[in-house]
Amino acid sequence: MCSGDMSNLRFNSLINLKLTQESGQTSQAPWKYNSIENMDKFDELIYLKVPSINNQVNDETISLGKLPILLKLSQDKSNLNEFSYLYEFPKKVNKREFSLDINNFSKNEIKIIEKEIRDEISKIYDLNFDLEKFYNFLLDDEKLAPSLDFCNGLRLFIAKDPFECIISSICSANNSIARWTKSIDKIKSNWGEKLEFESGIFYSFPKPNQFLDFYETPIEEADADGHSYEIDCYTHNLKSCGVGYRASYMKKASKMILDNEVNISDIFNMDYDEAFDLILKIPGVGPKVADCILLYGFDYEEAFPSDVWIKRIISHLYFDGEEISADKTREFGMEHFGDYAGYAQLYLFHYARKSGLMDKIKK
DNA sequence: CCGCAGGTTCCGA
DNA sequence: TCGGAACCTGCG
Repeated sequence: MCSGDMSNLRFNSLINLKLTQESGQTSQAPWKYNSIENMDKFDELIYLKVPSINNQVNDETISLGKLPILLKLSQDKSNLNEFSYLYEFPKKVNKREFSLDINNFSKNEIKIIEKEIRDEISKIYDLNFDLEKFYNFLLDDEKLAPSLDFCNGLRLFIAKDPFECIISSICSANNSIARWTKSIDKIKSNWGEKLEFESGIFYSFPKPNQFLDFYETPIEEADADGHSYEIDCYTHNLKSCGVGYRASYMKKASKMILDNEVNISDIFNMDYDEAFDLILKIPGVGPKVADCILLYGFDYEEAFPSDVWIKRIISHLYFDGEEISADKTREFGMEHFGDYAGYAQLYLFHYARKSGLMDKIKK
């Protein structure tokens, strides 16, 4: 369709895009990845607020409120100090023709849209975080320092949407990355808005009110349908997405959010402890998932998500191998790393994975 | 076929 | 307040 002028759309900051995308951060399922020659490319959908849009196909004006936009990021592997990006408008939304190009917008509107895209990328990749300063902190800690050999340019990968992050994080609990990713993909393709771009088809993440209507099991779905087919034909239910017993948690979480028992915009204004206590009330959310949500969904960088691996790593590095509880690990991390806890957790985890430390401390 | 990984919940000391 | 079993699914 159309996209921006490549020469202007560029960031100059230290980041390793591929590393950041693929470091297993549980904020959202990974973006689409294509490697072209020496370039790493990532495609992903974001939503932006825009003014009303003139749909040229049916000659009507649509007020979407938010416009889905496909982002296409690329980075030359040999230069981690910059990356470029393009954006693309959809040609179909839920099978409706949707013709938009850059000429639909005034110069000023384009300026607004491109500014929003920039802000969004900056937020998602935490580009305002001062990595150099963090590296000074890191090098002062002899246990932490070796991680830099494996993590140069690694940044936090902040969720596009806090609700998606909450549901994804619930799904990630007691789960493997592979299964968790598949489940989220199925949820999106089952119920998300279908968006067709020149570069491919994407699905949005469903909204909280949609979750309330989802069937939990194939049986439930078949019952509602009068059992017209074999039971395994019923796939539009959460269990069939492979989420297991987390299905009811997801629905309850959505309900709490809709009922304002958990108010997403309030959380942004809370202090960490208050936000932590509130999020813990959501079923399926324990301390580890709560910290993931706060770190990746709400950018509370003082959170120190403590799973079994971080527990083992901290025990090994800082407690002479003596086994400490997940709770103790979390306390230690927050105490020891302060506002850098989230980054320290990220760097330690990736370092252990890449250095072979994980295999060594596996019980 | 079975064993295992993974965080939260729930149950019973 | 704590330890430990149960939970669901995919992978080896």
